[in-house]
Amino acid sequence: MTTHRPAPAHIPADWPVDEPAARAVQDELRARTVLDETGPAPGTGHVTGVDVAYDDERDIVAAAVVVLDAATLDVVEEATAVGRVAFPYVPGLLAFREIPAVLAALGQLAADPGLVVCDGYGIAHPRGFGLASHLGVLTGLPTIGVAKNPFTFTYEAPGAPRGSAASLLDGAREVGRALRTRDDVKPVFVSVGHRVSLDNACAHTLRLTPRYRLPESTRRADALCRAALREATASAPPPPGT
DNA sequence: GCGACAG
DNA sequence: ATCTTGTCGC
Repeated sequence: MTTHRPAPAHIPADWPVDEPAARAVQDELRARTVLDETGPAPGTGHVTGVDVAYDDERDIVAAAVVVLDAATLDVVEEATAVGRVAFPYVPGLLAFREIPAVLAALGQLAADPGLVVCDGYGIAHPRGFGLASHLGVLTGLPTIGVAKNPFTFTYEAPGAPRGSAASLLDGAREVGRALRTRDDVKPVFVSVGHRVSLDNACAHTLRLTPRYRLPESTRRADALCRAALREATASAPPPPGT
């Protein structure tokens, strides 16, 4: 297993600077989302977790990607990237906040990422183009989104046993699934990102949750990006007003 | 117009 | 996301 030094995450010169511009980018890229592929078979190849942590006071963002062996869930490779926050948090525009740092971290990898698991949504999104779909279109990689909250969507409670699922609904349209990954514990919300079917996305999510509610991939990436943020924060100028 | 809203 | 102590449970 190899780890890298944090890579510098640069904000592209043409990155949208306001909300209307960002929405226009989503409306433009949405057409490139591929939804007619099944995606990699669960338990084969690699599965990569992605997560990002912030210090908005110091304007620092840290992203982490962790490549796991899909069969054993052992860590194959890790990478991080640190940079300036690229966009404020706006519901529906999360991708513009996270993607530059995530791309920088992904670019450090020697291993094939395989299936990329994002913390958030794919096509379950106000304009049908959430973080997971956006990252998938930009990289060409198969992606799914596993979120902790239902966002603006509705769902009927899935059965109590792990593995139970219910449709995540945007009105009457199924945009994802509320999937129970642990007995009697709040479900996670799975949606397709790019080049993966919903059934397969749920199957992968279950394989990634043998012990905890959240996928092992995102748990690993979460711990790593927080550690990277702590380091970056430690050797940074104090927040304004201090 | 008001409230809700992935992370 | 982040701010934060103790506490219930396996």
